[in-house]
Amino acid sequence: MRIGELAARAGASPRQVRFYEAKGLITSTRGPNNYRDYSETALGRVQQIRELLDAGLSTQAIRGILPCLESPRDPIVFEGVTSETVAALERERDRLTERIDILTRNRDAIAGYLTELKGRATDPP
Amino acid sequence: MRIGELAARAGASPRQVRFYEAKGLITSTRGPNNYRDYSETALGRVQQIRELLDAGLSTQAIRGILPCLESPRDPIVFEGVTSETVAALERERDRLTERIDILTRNRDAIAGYLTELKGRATDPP
DNA sequence: CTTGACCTTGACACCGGCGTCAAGGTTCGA
DNA sequence: TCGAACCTTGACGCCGGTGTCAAGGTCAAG
Repeated sequence: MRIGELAARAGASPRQVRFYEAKGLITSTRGPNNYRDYSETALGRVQQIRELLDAGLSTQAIRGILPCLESPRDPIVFEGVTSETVAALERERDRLTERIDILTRNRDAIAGYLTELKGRATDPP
Repeated sequence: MRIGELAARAGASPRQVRFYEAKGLITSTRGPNNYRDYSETALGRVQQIRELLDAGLSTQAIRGILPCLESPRDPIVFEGVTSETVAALERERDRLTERIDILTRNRDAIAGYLTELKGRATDPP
């Protein structure tokens, strides 16, 4: 798959795709014409990258957790997994949990405010 | 409270505090010497702003949901609340929920990967 | 009164994620 | 064969959130 098709199917721009590749988030092979060629799995990767970027993560953070996001990871990678890697992943997981907690707290605050508003709006008219 | 103390107590830099004020996230009064003077509640505000920024939200998004985050909001503001405002808040709430879902999915993926790793590491030694 | 610590506004610069345009190479159909 | 549509790399610029430094004003302690 070429970059245009990949970008279109992933809902991104070619510029973004090249950017992600430059950051090491995806890879491509090159034909004799020097055109990038992307595998089908790259499509899911780009979609996931878009999701995470929209959710406020940086490319560095995404790069750190990408090994976990391989969909058909029947051949799990054990070879290069050091205790360093595991520790980094655990830190990343905890950072995500913290983020989730903060967002949840604030969303609930909004929701509570909204229900208070509605309660008063319909109570004494 | 002056800007230095506020910044120090909120774990931020004066530069950041001024930036948040310029964006309309906090307010200050001015004495005759033109120094900014912050109320005690501004401290909590700045801490909350820092949290939300670290969680990946923009100052615009934060500005939109700040009305809900007044801690002692016994005198709830009904006056300027149009159906427009309510709709905007509901959209913001839904956007937060979406973000939370994405982050949760990915955190769980990391956690699953980690448990798989640990399972194999301790199973057949 | 002077010194040092704080405040003011303003400017310049950085970084990350991206748009956009330029100058060229490749492919494909009319 | 030639133009359109795609690709390449490279550069410049924008925006949001910050660091930093400059050139001044204010204030309290010595």
